[in-house]
Parts: sequence; structure tokens; C-alpha cells
Amino acid sequence: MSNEERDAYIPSDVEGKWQSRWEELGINTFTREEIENAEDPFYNLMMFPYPSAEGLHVGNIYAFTGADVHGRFQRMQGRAVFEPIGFDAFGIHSENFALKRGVHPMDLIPSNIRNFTRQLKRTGGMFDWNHVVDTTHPSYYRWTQWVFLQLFKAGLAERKEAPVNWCPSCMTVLANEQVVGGACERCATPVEQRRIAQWFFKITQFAQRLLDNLGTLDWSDTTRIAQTNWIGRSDGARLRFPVLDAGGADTEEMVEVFTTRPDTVFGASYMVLAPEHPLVDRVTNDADRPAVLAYREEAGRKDMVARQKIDKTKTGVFTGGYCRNPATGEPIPVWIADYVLMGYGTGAIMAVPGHDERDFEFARQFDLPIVRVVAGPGDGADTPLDEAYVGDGTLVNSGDFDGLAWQEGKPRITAWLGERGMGDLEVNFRLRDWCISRQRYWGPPIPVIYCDACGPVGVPEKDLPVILPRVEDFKPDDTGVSPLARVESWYKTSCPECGADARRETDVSDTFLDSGWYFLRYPSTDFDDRPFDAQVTKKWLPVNTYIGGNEHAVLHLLYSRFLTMVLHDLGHLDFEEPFEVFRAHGLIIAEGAKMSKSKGNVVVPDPIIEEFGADTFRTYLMFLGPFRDGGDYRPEGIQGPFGFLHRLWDTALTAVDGAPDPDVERKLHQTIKQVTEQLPELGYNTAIAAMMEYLNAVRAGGRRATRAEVEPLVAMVAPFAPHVAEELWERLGHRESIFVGANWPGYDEAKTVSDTVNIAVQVNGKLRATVKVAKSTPESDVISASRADANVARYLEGATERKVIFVKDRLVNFVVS
RNA sequence: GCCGGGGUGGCGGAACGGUAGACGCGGCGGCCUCAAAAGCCGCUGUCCCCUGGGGCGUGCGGGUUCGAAUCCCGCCCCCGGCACCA
Repeated sequence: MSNEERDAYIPSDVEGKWQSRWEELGINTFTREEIENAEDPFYNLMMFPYPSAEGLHVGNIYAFTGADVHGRFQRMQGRAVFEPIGFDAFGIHSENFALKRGVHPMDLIPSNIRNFTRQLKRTGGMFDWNHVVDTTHPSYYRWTQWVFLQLFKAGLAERKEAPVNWCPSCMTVLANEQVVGGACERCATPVEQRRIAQWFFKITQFAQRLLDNLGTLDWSDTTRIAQTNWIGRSDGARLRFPVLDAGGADTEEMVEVFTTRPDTVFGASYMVLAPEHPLVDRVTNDADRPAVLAYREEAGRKDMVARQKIDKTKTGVFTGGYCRNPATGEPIPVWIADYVLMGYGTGAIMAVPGHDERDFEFARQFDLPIVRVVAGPGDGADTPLDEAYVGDGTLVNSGDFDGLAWQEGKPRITAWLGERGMGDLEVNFRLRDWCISRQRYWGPPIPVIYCDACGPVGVPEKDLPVILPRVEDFKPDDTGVSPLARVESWYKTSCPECGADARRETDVSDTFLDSGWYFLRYPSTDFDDRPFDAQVTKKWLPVNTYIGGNEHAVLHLLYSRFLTMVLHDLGHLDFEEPFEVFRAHGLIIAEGAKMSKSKGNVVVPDPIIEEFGADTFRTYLMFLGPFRDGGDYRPEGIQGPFGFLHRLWDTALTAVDGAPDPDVERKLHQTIKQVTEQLPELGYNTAIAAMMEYLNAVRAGGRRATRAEVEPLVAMVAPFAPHVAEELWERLGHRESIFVGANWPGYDEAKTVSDTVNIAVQVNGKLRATVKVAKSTPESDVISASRADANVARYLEGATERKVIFVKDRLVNFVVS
């Protein structure tokens, strides 16, 4: 074998060598002692994957690499970086796959996890394989059940019969979030409504805190805004409208409405109740009852797709009943219509067609009176409305309140009604309680036992985990109960309190509960007698940096925050926000669309790693666009980073001793500065570009690099291309791994500055020349040097100079006419 | 409809209000090699005279400024999310 052959860069050799070396050295992994005693701990978290049968895809690797670069960068600055990985393996996705393929999930998941593990190791992430979490393992879901019990004991888990979204194809209840446009997000079947007794977590009690804390978090703005919108605070009032009897006299009964525009109450010309509203029966006139009942039944039958169609014409029926408008004193008719939702506010509205688009449309449809109570600029009190007016203006036709800006009228009118007990300011949230019940098989059984005498009783913590039994027939049916309800031997038990015959809860919990606390478990996987150790948790949490996709901006992140807040309040944690810093990365796009099986544009990573190596692949992924924005995956693009690593290899191995070239050295310090500043901001693409530019400068004119020039570059490349950096680091004479100790290069600010600068010379803002002068050359000298340029002189000749703009070390602009 | 994020060469993308197009892909021409891989050198927004220049150029239309991809106003288009939330 010749020298040349031996020195060729063969990625697979280098990567195989260092992956085994890292494993031998245990440099990625912590022992329990290291976890307990680490100095300068840094918890670097990324969103754990669902281990699909298809294996790791490019999107996963993109996300993990971006987070891994961050972790390796922190580590090279001397911090003890804990970078765990795990598998979010429960849930409908794997269950449906298992059903389709006829494999039991208990067999499927372990083999998927093995495959993922193999792939993850191949990509060169510095995962702590000593602290892996698998949500389907009893040693994990034991504690998921424990979390449930904490909420249960605290009264924050509640069983109630509630209308739920039912997917007739998946035969399961769906969370609101799993309903997309009224259809099941998995199978696109229109969702129906069913009433089933479910377990809910009372997240709505925390709505305001979840909202308030957002202001204290260092999170991507997009994510914070998404959560704010999801929580959906709206400030308004609860107003009461007395129900009138057949003779038109007030009864004791009130229809309560929530409105954000109490100032428009004088314009409320009718009311609408949701079809399911409990007062519908009371209000309905006998003559109108058949029509009302028919409408209500039809609304109940309609699937969510049909009901949510916004562009459909509004439907509704008159109940024959009336309420009294508490502001005007006038009777107004009460209708029912399915554009009013039982799930928001009070399930009833006062309709102000003059100033609400939906009410306007409805009023037009059914010929109901439209009253103007807000006058915009140029409007009179009775200027007719041909559409709802929702802009600014002053109140009209509103009694004593005429002339007020509507914003002022809002508290004033509410207070006025409040004097008579007819109104109070109220805040409403869009956030719903979290339904965690799933009538499925593949999840952790909810640890509750039903006893005829004692009611629902939590499984005693000492009896956890409630093991999910292996059941061969786990296919859901349309009974609406979990397949576990068919396993009598499993669900028959005795009451932990009175010992009587009892029955287990047969529903399992939502996957979001598994992922809602996994970050608490990672550092404590060494402890099997507690969910998370107090000391270890104190040391490592909250998480320093969490990097993940914005598709989880709302649900996963909100549920994690909620559970952390609850565990804090219950005394289990001393912090209430789990993630100090959250950064959302973008999406990898291929052929103009998000990668998906249905589009057929999924890129399988293994062959690419096979051909180019993980280092090149990682560097390419980080280079193809700003990490926060994602980018286009184009197979040809990988040549750039591939060539870069090859050139780096050649340059490092042919480096000579000697003093660095001054120009190169300046460029080096500039590059270190730039890269060091950009990595914390996840500016990976520009950091890589800067390193490429530096390497080009080092090699310019075919010169050989000195060690001092190339060694810092090897270190800077290490977070992106860890294997090749290790190899070169070793070949440059280092005994220890580049990831042991603080090997991130420093820079000297003074050495980043050049002693000459190029000044742009403009005439009337157009570039006419550049002149090279010493740094900090005084204004007058720069200007005379600029005039001396022939091209500039050409433009100045015969023109009248109005003024000269001078920007030190940057530009001169002659303003002439 | 509402909320985010965008529109810059053939392509991915760079640009504290100050030399638009860094870096890379692709393309063209050349070198090295038995050959391939890897590597190296030069050119590469566009149009016009071509020594050196000049015109035009960052979705469209206005504005502010000595100077605008960047700031302001009004539009158009694309992507993602939410969607009858009162």
C-alpha cells in the first residue's frame, strides 16, 4: 500500500474507528456517578422520535444533527453536556401499523427501536446510550401512571361524560388537536360526536399562568405566539338575558351569554343558543317544538366536517321563545343554530347583526332586525348597514352611552348592567381541558379501579406499574371501549380500599402524556424506585436548550409545561417551567413539499451515509439553509461539503510547521469570531460558509497550510463533522479526543482587524470606484484620495458639489448636481 | 377570514440603512491521472460598447434618505398553522 493510498480520506473507515473509540471511552455517556457529580452541567434536549418501521428519515436526522451540533459546541467549551435520546413508541401510529401488518406491537416496537438505535449511532450523534427512555417499557410507563396518580390525587384529573370526537374508522376518540378540518388527522374520515365518560386533566385552570409565563421564556417567537393563540384569552363580559313567559313577563330563568363586545348590547336584536344548550327545552314554545327537536337531532347527527364548513349558509330555527334585552328592555326572539358552539363561552350568544359578520349573515338569512349601535367615521346613527361594521367608532342608539368610543363603552355598559346583576366582566379562554383517555390498546393503562362502593380509586403507587397485558386481539371495535375491556382476567380485580370485587379502567392514556414528562426521566433512569431523583433533577433541570420542530409548538410543549407546573405545585419540582430555551428548527423540503410517504419524496438516509459518510451528510444538512427555516434538500448539493471535508483532510495532513501568514492569521481570527458568535444562534449555514471561505484562503494559490492555521479549523469543524475532526486532531498530534476538555479555539479581537480598508466611493449614491487606504484614515485624506480616482473625477468634472457624505472606513458619497 | 414565515442569479442561499449576489450547487473551458474517485486553475446576474467602463437589476406600486434587499404606506403571490371562539 502506498502512502498516498493510506492517506486518502475514506469516510467509512474514519467513522467506524471513532464510533467504536467513543463507545470504548464512554465519552458520550454518563455513569450514575457522573450524572450526580457533573460540574457545569448542560442539558441538551431534542424531541425524541417515534420509532417507525420505516426507520429514521432525513427530517429526524436534520433535527438531531442541529441539536447535536449545539451539544458538541457546548461540550467543546468545557461543559458537561447531557444529550439523551429515547423512543416515543406508544400510540395509534404504531398500533395501526401493527394491525395493518399483523404484527404485535410488543414485537414490532423492540425491533424498530433496534433499527433506530443502529441508525442513530451511524449518524454520529453523541447520545447518552446509558440513559435511554422507551415509553412502552414498564420501567417508564410505571411512572407515567404515577404522574397520572399525582394529578388524580390533587383533583386535577376528572372523569366526566363529555362529547368527544369519535373517528368511526380508527374507532377511537380523538383529541381536538387530532381533528383536522373536522376529519381524523390519521385517516381523514369525518369525525362524529359521541358522549363517553373520559378522563380529563384540568389544564384550563392553568391557562392564565401558562400564558403569563410565556413572557419569561427564551423561546422562538413563533412558538410563543402559537401558544398564546392556542390558549386564546379573550376579554369580555357575561351578560344575562331574562327568559320571558308566554305572557311576556320575566321569569327567574336567565340566558347567559359571553361576549367580547358588551358595548353593542343595545344592538342585540335576537339570541341564539347552541342546539345542545340545556335551556332550549325551557325556552321552546309548544308550537315550535317539533321543528326545534328536528333541528337539534339533525345537528347532532351531522359530522364535524359538515358542521364546520364555514362557507355554508347558516341554518337555524326559531324556538318561539323570547328573552328581554337587559339594556333596551325590549323582548327579542330566541333561535337555535349550529353556528353557535356549546363548547365555547356559555353556548349562547346575543346576536348583534350590525357589528358581527356571522350574526349579520344569519339576520339576513332569516330577516331579523339589524340595528346600528356603532357609527364609524362619516356614519350617522341610522346610516344603513350593508355589512357588519366592525371598525372603530362611537356608540349610537345606545341610550345614555351615545357618543362614547366603543372601547370606552365596554366597561361602562358592563358596569351599568352589573348594577342590576345583569352583567360582569369575564375572561374566556379557548384552551380546553386535556382529554387523556384513549379507547385503544397500545398505551399505558390508566391506573384506576372502579368499585361499586368506593367509586373510582387510584391504583396504590406500590402496585405500579399496571402492566399492559399482551393481548393478541387488540383490534378496536365500534363498542367505543378499549380492547382491554374484552380481557376479563385482566380487568377483574379487587378494590384497593375495601377489597370488594372491582374493575380496572380499561382505557389507556394519550401518548402526549408519555411525552409530557420524559425530559424529567432521562437523567434519572439510573433510579428504578422513583420517577426522578430530587438531587439529580436539581442538578440538571430545567433543560438548558430544547430544540425541536414547530409542529409541537402547541400540544407537546404546552402539555409539558402544564405537567411541570402541576408537579411543581405538588412539591415534586422546584421549577415550574421545564425548558429555559426552546428553538424551533425548520422543515426539510424535497421537490417543493414536506417529505411524506404519500408524496413519495422521502429521502432515505442510509445510502447517502454509505456513499458520503455521516460527516458529509451532517455538514450538508446544516449547510443547505438556515437551521431555523429548514430548506430544500437537493441531492447534488452534498458535493459541496464532501469536497470541503476532502480539502480539509488534505490540508491538515500536509500542514507544515512554521509561523502563520499574517493575512491568513487575520482571516483565522475573524473566522473563529464569526463561527463562535453564530453557533449559539444556530446560524449553522453561515458558520460553515465562513469556514469554507477560510479554508479557501488558507489554500489560496496552492500554498501549504501551517499547523497553527489548520488546527483551529479542525476544532471548529468538529461539531459538524465529528469523526473526521477527531481523526485529523489525532494525526495533528493530540493524544486525547477533541471532545475531551475545552478545545474550542479562542480569538483575539485585535487580530481580527486589518490595517487597510477598501472605501466605496459613490457619486450620487452610485458606486464609481473603490480606494484602498489605511484603517482610520482621516476624512479629508480619504476624500482627496477619492477625487484622485480617474473614474470619480470624470463624474465630478463640471458638476456642482452639494455635499460629501463620509462614513469612516466604509464609504464616501459625493452629492452633486 | 385570522395568526405566523417568506418572495434576491439557472438552483440552495449571503448581505449592522453604506461595494447586492458571500459560501455552495449546477454549467462552460482547462490541468492532473493509464483510467476513475478526490483534487487544482479560470469564467459564470443581465444587457450594451468591450482597453476600461456604462445601463438595468432583490415580487409589484408609491414614499423617506446623500444612499433602501433592508425602514414606512398600499397591493400581489407562495408556504405553514388556526378556523362560525361570539
